[in-house]
Amino acid sequence: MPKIVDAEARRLDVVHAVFRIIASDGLERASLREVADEAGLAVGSVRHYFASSDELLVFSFGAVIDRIAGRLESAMTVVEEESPGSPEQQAAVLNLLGQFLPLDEELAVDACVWMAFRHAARIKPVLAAEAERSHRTVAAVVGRLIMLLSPGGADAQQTLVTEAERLLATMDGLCMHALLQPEWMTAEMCSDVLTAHLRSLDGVPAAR
Amino acid sequence: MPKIVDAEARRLDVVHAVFRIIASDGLERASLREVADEAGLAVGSVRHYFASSDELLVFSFGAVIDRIAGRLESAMTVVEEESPGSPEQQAAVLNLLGQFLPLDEELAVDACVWMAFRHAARIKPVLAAEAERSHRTVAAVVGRLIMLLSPGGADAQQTLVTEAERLLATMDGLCMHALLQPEWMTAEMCSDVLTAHLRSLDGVPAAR
DNA sequence: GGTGTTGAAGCACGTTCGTGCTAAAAACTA
DNA sequence: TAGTTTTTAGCACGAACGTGCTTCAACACC
Repeated sequence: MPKIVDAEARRLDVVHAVFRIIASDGLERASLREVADEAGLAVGSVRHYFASSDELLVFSFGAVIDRIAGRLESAMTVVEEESPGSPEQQAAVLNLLGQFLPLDEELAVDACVWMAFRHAARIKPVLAAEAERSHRTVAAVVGRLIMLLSPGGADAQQTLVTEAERLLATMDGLCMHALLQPEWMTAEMCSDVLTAHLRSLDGVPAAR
Repeated sequence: MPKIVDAEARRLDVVHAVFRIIASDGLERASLREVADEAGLAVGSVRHYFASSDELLVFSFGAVIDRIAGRLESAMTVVEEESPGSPEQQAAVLNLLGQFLPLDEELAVDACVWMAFRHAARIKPVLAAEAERSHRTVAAVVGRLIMLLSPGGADAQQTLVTEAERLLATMDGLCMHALLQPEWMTAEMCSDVLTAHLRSLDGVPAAR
């Protein structure tokens, strides 16, 4: 039988090469040749694991979604374990939302890749399904968070949806700015904006 | 003398062709050949007006910034003319913020192009200067708006900056979602999120 | 110790890209 | 009408792209 290679691990190696290229040079530079070089393989080898360029990209998109979703999920369980309204829960919420932002090297790479694929999905139909999944997954977590944080409890459904979308939009905007204008949108500014938004969650639905 | 052609108008024609291509096929398809085809010209003709592909892209980026800045500026003067706190001012503010979003065909094209160039600027150094200008220009308008809407008047400088960045992030996130997930982020949802955010502006700084 | 399956490598083909360069065409002046 | 200069068109070159297909090397099993 053939040389034994952990195919799944090798696929992940290639995917990580894709991540590095997207983060440093953009999605359009993630060609088979560049990816093979970055992974230390030949083009034919990459194509042995991924039938086509599209398959590689779709798989990479899925991988980054899984990474982000995993982080969000584990951070969310921490939030749900803390007692509502406690400072510990506040911290857990801030930590959860921080998972969206490029606060360290690993998060930055994932954020870059995530953004690049989502925008590419507007044009490339092969990526559309994963983009849908990405949106649904993240929106579900944010929705649960909003439900948990809403003081009104059984508040109007409409308000909850709106607030979830509002938080989601703010997070994506923050992520964007942190990636594109890092000199303005520092980690401190991100934190300030997040706490301001969370304060606005406490205030508004009650006042309505 | 030669055939008389309004060079500036012709450059704008080419730029509009760039816009259409970016909106429908993405920035990476905005090659000289595609642009020339879309504009109904030969590649040589496009290169007569723009020395290089880079020059064309930088000029197009600048053009879309100017369009957006112009719309924001004129909408901002309306806001400043209305009496503070009046329903007319509220409507003017909503109108101003709506200029960021792809609410009609023209706005959608500009939003697409704007997003594409800003993300491309992370990678392509030639676009960096215009990206800076874009951010400064828009941040200035949003800053003026926040200053106008803040009930505290001479509130803490820090709060104003934070709130400006928060509104900016929310707008960019809304724009992103409206472009990438139009089925979820409808015009109505945009409006709901915007009004919710504006309510949060009234409430929070006063409560602090 | 052969042997055949499989990982790895690479060639070849057709496209597309940016760009330097050369002419043809067009239109206003002399 | 002849000339001059801008506008338009197009060819040619090197580089990079995805992909079909072939070739080489290695290793587990009979």
